[in-house]
Amino acid sequence: MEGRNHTDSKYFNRALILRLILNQGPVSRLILARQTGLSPAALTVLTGGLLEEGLLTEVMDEGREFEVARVGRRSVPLDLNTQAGLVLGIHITPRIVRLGLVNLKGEIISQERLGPPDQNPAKAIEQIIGSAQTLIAKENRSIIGVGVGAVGLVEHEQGVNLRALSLHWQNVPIRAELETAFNLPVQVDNNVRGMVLAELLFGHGRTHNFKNIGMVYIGTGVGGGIVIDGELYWGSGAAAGEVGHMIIDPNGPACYCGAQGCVEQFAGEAALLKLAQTRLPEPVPTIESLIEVADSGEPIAAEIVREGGRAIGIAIANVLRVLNPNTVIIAGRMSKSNCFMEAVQSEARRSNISPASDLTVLTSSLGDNIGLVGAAALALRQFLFTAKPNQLKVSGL
Amino acid sequence: MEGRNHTDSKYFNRALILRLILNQGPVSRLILARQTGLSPAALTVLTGGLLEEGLLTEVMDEGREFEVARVGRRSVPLDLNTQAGLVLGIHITPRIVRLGLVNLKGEIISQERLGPPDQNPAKAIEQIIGSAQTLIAKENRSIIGVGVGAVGLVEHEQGVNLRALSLHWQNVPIRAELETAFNLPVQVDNNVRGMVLAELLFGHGRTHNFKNIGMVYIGTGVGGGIVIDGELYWGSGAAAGEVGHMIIDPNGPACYCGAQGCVEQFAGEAALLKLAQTRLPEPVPTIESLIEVADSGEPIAAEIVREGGRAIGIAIANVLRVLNPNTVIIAGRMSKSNCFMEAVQSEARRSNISPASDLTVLTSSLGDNIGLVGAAALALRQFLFTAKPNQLKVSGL
DNA sequence: AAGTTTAGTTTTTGCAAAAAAGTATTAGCG
DNA sequence: CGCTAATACTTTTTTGCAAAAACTAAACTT
Repeated sequence: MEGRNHTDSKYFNRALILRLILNQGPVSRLILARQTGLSPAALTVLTGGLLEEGLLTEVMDEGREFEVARVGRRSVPLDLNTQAGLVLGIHITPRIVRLGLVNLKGEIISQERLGPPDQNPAKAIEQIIGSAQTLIAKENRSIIGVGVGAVGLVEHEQGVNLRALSLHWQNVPIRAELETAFNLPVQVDNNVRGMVLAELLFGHGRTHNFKNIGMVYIGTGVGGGIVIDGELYWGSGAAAGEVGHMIIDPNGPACYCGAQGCVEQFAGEAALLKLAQTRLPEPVPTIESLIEVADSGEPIAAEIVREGGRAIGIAIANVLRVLNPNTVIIAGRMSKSNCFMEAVQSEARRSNISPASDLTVLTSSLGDNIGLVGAAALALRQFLFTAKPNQLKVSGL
Repeated sequence: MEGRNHTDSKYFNRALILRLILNQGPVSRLILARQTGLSPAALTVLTGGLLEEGLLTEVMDEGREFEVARVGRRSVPLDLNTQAGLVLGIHITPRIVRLGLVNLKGEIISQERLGPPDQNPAKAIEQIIGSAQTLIAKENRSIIGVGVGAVGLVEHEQGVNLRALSLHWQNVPIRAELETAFNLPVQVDNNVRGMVLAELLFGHGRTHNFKNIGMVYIGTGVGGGIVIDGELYWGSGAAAGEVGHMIIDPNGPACYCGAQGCVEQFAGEAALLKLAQTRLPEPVPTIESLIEVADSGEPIAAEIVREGGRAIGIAIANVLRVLNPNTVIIAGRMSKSNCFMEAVQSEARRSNISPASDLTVLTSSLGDNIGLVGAAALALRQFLFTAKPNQLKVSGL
């Protein structure tokens, strides 16, 4: 069942237009027509539908600095309608759960933090649902969907967290439970996959129009996510993008995944803190303090951080060999360390197998919010780019 | 310029039908309609066009064993028309150049072997063109396109061999030269990319309907190619799939690419022969003899081959982490060694990051012909799956 | 005020797939 | 032997969407 017909084209063009509007802020129909190669008439029809659905608004700005044309009828810039409805984003990590309401442009409207999730998954989800409901009630706006980014191995089609060792979770049907609770469409995926989607739609991908992005997130462990040709990549299983378990030294330390010498064993926060405990005379209690000491020039701490950076650099070099993205984005607290990022950069560029100039290594543009915006992005993607028209009128609660 | 219209849908459906027919041998219109989700009427129209173009034939077989229905009007199975025209495939490696004429089903009709290509690229290409013209003249059939698979870094859109260290070539505009010589559409790409395409269309991909395939070719060096979602993957540069330069040991031997510990330094034929020379009491002159000695149980040779296999296994494990294909295919002479393949398999499956059952490691189904069929496949892909209708009537020479 | 430029809409046309209705060919059955 | 049912198409009509062309709207120029 994969033949294409008119309707498929229409949905495709609809998604294309929404994405162009998202990327470029307010744009006129004629500009969109030129960019898509569609006729102006087609744009009248397509944007007409989107306006009726409530996804777009006509911006009648008085300033109009963005306009180029100096004569002729004034263009009517179109923009995503931030009044349209909000998405609930839920980011689940071992240390914190964050909930937030996010608009169509990926802007956080309100948010809430919870402590570590309960080891009993049913209980944890119940607590999350409770907090989400108060958050929604407080804001009192229409909610159109829910996105969840969770650590661990997540099967995104069913929305099941197959295994999250750090949470002691296994086969948790997150999507099913939340769909029952909220009666809204729910998207569940790995948290880093959400993050790379957020960077694609609302971060570096938006500002630089990157289409192939690799993402590495350094938390307690190391996770990854991949965007190929402007779309999330899942591969054949749930493990695509698991950069943290790339083997970079066959004689390295054993990893809980069964292999030896995984990146995570060299560059995860847990590994770095352990090194700091054994090598430094005065122990540093947190990652933030390790970074501070290292970046201030203390040689032993700096070397620890650099070792981690080099491990990530090798992982990136290997991703380059396989996928050849033009952009790699690093997120997590380690990405704030100059020392670390310099080591990443220089190691990633050591080989000339492809010109080093082809690679851009960046830190996340969304900062601490990337997990939350990423979770929301999973839902927004469904809405803006794959859903059939007219689903927006569904209202939550 | 990326909006879609009717014509795009039509071309897409056309390519889809061709691919289904290629995969399943003779098939009736109704079966195709069910598989694509298109209406029977649409299939009458689309296959009508393909019949008129000469790409398909109606098979009126008397045997008809394949038929399921027992009553009703008999189906009219459609198949690719092997009489339609041939493609010229050219496989260029440091040791040998192979030319062949290949039909729409990927079957070699006639072929020719040449010695190592001249180090002067212009001269080498001139010789290749000469041999090709005699081959074509001998067969005396219509030629519809040319496909070239060449070692090294190849930019496929322009058809330029950017760098082939083993040939001492740099920036060789293969496509331009051949298009002038033959006045036919020419496709040029890395040879291993051609191979994985051949496996997709005519090998394991065809028989098992695999859509995500990683390929590793072990020659003097180690090359790779990737198919994602039923299509070749190129990434942002020309280096996607360069598994041979994946770093698996940061303290390993230096590689000419600038990095240390590349797979190629552990598993390429050159590396293995060098090891054999230093470690074995009696030197083995060729890879074939090394394999024979190793597989016959000689412990030192077996360990050498196994070390190479483990390096490839780690590379595959790392590709699994990044791309999660369900299939990895190994080609080249080393793939004939049990010893080697066992080491590959066990090393690739050591981690439980994704279930080992999800991974299939196979040896190439096209054997020694994979390079030649791969080169031809590059041209056939263009013809069958991306070209606009009616180009087939172009006739060569 | 007339002309020009740019933006967007309306109307008509063209194209491709879906739907519906019809034709062709076969087996089974009385 | 003719009837019915089943299967595999083909033909005709309808529907849906984008392209083309013609038109309206709103600005500036002279």
